[in-house]
Amino acid sequence: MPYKADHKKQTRARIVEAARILFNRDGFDRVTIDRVMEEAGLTRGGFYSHFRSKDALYSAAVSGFLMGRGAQWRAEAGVDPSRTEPSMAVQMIEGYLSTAHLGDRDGQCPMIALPSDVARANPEVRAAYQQLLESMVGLFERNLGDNTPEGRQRALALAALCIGGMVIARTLPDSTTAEAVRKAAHGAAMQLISAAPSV
Amino acid sequence: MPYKADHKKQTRARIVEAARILFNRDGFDRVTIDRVMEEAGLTRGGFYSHFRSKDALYSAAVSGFLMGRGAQWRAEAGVDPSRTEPSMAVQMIEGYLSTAHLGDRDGQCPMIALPSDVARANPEVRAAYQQLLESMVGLFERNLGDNTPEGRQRALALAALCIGGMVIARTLPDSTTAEAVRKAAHGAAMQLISAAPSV
DNA sequence: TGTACATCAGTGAACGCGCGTTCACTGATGTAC
DNA sequence: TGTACATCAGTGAACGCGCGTTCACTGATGTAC
Repeated sequence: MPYKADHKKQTRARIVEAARILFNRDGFDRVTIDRVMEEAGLTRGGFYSHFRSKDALYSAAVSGFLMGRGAQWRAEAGVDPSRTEPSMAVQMIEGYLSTAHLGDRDGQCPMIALPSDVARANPEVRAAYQQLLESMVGLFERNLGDNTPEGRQRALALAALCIGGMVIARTLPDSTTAEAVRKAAHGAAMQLISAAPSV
Repeated sequence: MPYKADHKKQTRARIVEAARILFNRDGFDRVTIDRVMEEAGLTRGGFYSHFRSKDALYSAAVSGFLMGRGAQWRAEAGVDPSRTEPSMAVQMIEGYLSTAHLGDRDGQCPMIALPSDVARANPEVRAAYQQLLESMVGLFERNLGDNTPEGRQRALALAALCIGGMVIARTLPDSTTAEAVRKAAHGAAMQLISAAPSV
C-alpha cells in the first residue's frame, strides 16, 4: 500500500479546515474549489477524490467546526463541558459575545458567519448547522440546571441572543454601533441568566 | 417628451420590488439580473439604464424595504409610529416574531434574510442595512420611553433577540425546533420589556 | 382632429470570464524480493 | 541493504455552462403643427 493509512484522511482534514476558514470569510458561493485546494496546498483536480461535490464540502466544513476549531475555542474560553454550573454558562457568553470573537473573521463560529447561506442550503448542511445549535443550547441548558421546558426555552433564547447579537454586529459598517450591539446582547444575556430560578 | 414623467421611476420601482423578493428568497449571488428583469416584466438589456451595476440594485433593494413592504408590514401589524407607548413595542415584537413572518419568505424583513450576505457586501449596502436596524431600534427606544443609555441598550438587545431568533429559526430544517426558537425569543423579549423601568 | 416626428425606454444578440466538474496522466510512496 | 514494482493520491488541461455587462437597434409614446 503506497502512502500511510491515514495520509488521505489527513489531506481531507486539511481541505475541510481550509474550507471552513474561507467559507467563514467569504460565504459559500464566493469560495471556489480552486482557492480551497490552493489554501490546502493542493491543486484543483484532486478535490473530487475527497468529496462528491462542493455541497458535500460545505456540510463537512460546518459540522467539522464542533470537533475542530470549536473545541479549541471552548478550551480557550475556559469552558469545561464536564462541569455544569451557571458560571460555565456565563463563561460561554463572555467568550461568544466577546470583542475578540467579533474581530475573528476566520475563526468565528459558523452560526454567525453563515446563517443566511445555510437557510438556502441543502438539508445535509442545515442538519449540520442544527447540530451546532443543539450543542450550544444543550450546554446552556445543562449549565443552568433547569431541566424543565422553561429551562430549554431560556437556553434557546440565550442562543438566539448570542448568535443574533454577533450576526448583526458583523453586518454594521460602523464599528461603534457594532460594539454597542455586542455589549447590549451581552447585558441582556446576563439579565436572562440571573432571572433563571436556579441562579 | 415621450413617456410620462414618472414612467421610468415606476419601472425602476418595479425592478427594485422584484429584486427585494428574489434576494430575500435566494440571496444576492444566486439571483441573476435576468431573473430580476423577467420578474419585473422586462428584458435583460434595459437593466443598465436604471442601475450602474448589480451591486447598486442590492442597496436599493435593502433600503427600499423601509418605505415599501416595511411600511405595509407595520400597518398590518398595527404598529402606529405616531403613538409611543410600551404596548407598541409589544405589538412590534408580536408581529416580528410571529409564525406568519417566519413563513413569509418573500415578504420577510431583509435583516432576517440577508445578514451574512450583507456582512460581506460593499459599504453602501451595509449602510442601508444599518439604516434598517436604526429604524427598528429607534422605534423600540421611543416606545419604551426610556431615554437613557440603558434604554438604548435594551432596544438594541431586543433587536438582536428578534432578528437573531428569526435568523436561526430560518436555518433549521426541523420546523418544530424552528418554532421553539421563535417562541423562546418571543418569551425572552417580553421578559426584557417587562423588566424595563418605565413599564 | 389627424398625422409626422423626435425621443428614449426597452430589446436581444454578443462578449468575455470564471466556475464546477471530468479525465487521462504522473510520480511519490510503501512493499516484496 | 538495495532495487523493481504496483498502487493510488495528486496533477493540470479541457469542457460546458451561466452570468454580468455592453451595444447597436427598435418601436411605443407624447408633442408640434
